[in-house]
Amino acid sequence: MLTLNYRDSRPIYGQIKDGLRRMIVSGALEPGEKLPSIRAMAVDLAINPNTIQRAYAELEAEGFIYSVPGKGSYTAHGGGAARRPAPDPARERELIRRLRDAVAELRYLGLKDSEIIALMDESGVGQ
Amino acid sequence: MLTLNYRDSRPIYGQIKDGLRRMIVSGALEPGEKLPSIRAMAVDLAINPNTIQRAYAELEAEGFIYSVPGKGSYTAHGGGAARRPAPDPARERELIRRLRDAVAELRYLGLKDSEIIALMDESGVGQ
DNA sequence: GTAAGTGTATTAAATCATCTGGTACAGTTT
DNA sequence: AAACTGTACCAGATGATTTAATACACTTAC
Repeated sequence: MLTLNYRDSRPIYGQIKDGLRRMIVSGALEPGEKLPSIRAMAVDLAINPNTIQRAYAELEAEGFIYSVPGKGSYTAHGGGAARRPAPDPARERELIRRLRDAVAELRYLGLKDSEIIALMDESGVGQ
Repeated sequence: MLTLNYRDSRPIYGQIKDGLRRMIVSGALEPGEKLPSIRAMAVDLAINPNTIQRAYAELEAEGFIYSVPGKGSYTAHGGGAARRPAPDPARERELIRRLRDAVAELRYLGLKDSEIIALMDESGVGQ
């Protein structure tokens, strides 16, 4: 499900958070889908369960997943079709900042706006 | 010139790197412009000069600035008008990954592609 | 030439985030 | 009852980060 990169300077729990979040927002994981249990993923990744627990806890605090004691953890229902106010306005601002930072540096490398827009996904966007 | 956020979990030298890189790629600092000396910026930010030195050294290794012993540090000449091969292909791949991650999560929040494109800078892009 | 300022390098110590290991409790499922 | 689940806590080890204190060679200004 996920792979860890120990050369990466980012903490393990951060890599897990980013990996799961990407699968959730990209649709690779459907809303309400059951996630591997904390202990199961810990065995799968060969790391301590506490590290998975931290990743899950923060993802839940950020609204991407929810957990039911005794049952398991699941991807959140929400986001997708209709425009709705972001659960966390600070998160949306952060995303816009990252978007603009990436665009600015790609421009610095000489890419034209049309090329950047074409990079937004594999198939092209706004068409 | 820069401000530090001690609540931020990111290391100080990373905040300095990101801040300077943003000013360089956005054009806030012109190519060849002189940067504050390591010691001067250390005094300005009230931190140890070694921390500034680390940020400058890594920015130089990544091609955003260059330093002349005895003289000072300057923003690099390069990037801008013409399309050219990225000095670091891995860096360009990383930027594309960040762009797509931000776009995917903004879509998850319900933003339409046209809205995302309009967010790419303050005035709108591709028009 | 002297002084001040510059980048660069090195070493030691302190601090903090991160990760691990172990244990425990209450809930759910079979 | 047994196995699984999320949750919580604590102690210890490890590594990145930051500070502190020097030192050297070079450039610029006086």
